[in-house]
Amino acid sequence: MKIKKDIVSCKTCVYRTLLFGCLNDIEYNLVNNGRKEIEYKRGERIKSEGEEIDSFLYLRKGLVKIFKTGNQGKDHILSINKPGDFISLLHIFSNETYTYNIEALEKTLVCEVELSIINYLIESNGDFAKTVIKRMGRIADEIIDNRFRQSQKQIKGRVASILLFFAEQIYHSNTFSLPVTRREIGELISMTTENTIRTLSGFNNDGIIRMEGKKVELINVDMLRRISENG
Amino acid sequence: MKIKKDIVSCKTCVYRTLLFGCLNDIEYNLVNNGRKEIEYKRGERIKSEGEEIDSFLYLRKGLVKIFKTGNQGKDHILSINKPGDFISLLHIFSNETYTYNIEALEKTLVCEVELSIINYLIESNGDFAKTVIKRMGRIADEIIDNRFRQSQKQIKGRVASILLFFAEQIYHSNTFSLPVTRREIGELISMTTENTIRTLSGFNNDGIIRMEGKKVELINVDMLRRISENG
DNA sequence: CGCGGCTTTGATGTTCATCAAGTAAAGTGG
DNA sequence: CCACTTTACTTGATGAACATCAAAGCCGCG
Repeated sequence: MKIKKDIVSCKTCVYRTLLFGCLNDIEYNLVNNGRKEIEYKRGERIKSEGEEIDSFLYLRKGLVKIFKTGNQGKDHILSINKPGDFISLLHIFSNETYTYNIEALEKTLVCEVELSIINYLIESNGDFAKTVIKRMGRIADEIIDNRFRQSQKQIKGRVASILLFFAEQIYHSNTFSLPVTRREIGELISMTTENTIRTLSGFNNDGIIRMEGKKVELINVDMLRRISENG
Repeated sequence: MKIKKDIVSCKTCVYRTLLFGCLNDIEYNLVNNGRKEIEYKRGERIKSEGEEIDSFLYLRKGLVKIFKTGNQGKDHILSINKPGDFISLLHIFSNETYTYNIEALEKTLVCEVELSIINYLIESNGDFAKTVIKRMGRIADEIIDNRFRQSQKQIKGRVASILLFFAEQIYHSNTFSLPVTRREIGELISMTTENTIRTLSGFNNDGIIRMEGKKVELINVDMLRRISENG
């Protein structure tokens, strides 16, 4: 990791409106002065379970996975997050320490704002408080909904939905390079690596996707969508 | 359902401190005047998916289940809630309509506060906003953590953990009467009714619990805890 | 260049869903 | 209150979905 200097002002940040749109100039400066930009390489750990929560994080560039380590050492990925996401929002106000891990899946730029400043803004700016509450609710809803939908599918549906997730939510293209290993896809859908690979190979053989190493091209998106929705 | 008259003041409510502890007299009166107490019988629907969200709910007495209906008409229970719980807190600020159902498992008293009042308080009282955010975070954490832990267990561990949940969280006793059907236990642990029953019968035959109809007595709590944690 | 992690395929076994069938309990309408 | 219907509960048999174990090729990296 590398702490950046000469960082740009929050005022010109593209993600400003997502959360900080309702701040006045004085409040902006508070945030601006109380923040750091930190760069992480692929594979670097950003936060770990048990680590103290003393800042509010959001993703400026890159891609991260949020995951928990289970009993037998197996990881479960809760979500994959992209620029603009608030990767700590869920429980920084209710917990003293992180209950999950965050790791960079590629070169990633994280913006870290001191928690005390965010807390001050919530207390003093009602609009800001409401914005935070809304976003928190949406994040929680998404995780719960996702896991609910996934739990109703079997492996083909889960793999299909992950492929669509990368194409539609992350890369906005039917051709992309997987940012995760096969094992991580398994951790994302709660299946073993072997069966995840078997399913991907199946899609490949059936001509639904074309796959070589990390490179993936979705050929029959309609079919993928049907598989994702019906089982 | 039955709307109650002659309701007591919020000021004397045992659950006051959970959320409304930081309000002044004027704010109290706002909440007090903008609320209704509604009584539901066992099996009555309190809120349904798609219904408009226009109030903030919390449970005064009784027991409810929060659940979603899946593709093949199968319900999945997200949580069972007890008095003092805020049964709408997760997404009333981020959604226009409910995305889940709430149903009474026994005679239940729900306190309904107009959403506009809660919104006003968040904007005008920073302490209140922080309290709401903290509780929201904790509720989301709990649901996510629970589902994570359950997903790592197989059926015996899941059934054991539900029995411990009722004993420890709801009834504070090793002897209790199940407030749910066998099917609902299945919906709570994402297993079929048949296998849920088989597992309960197994515990009964092994002398870990004593069970007759809805009556349950936990005999070997240590064993249940081990089963819940290790499998 | 050799080691460890990733990927792949095959064979086998376990866990759980599904189907079936019957009993018990709980509502429902005359 | 009783006949009737529905829902809950239970056990057994079978099969499907997935985990696990094993083995081998591949690739990147120190």
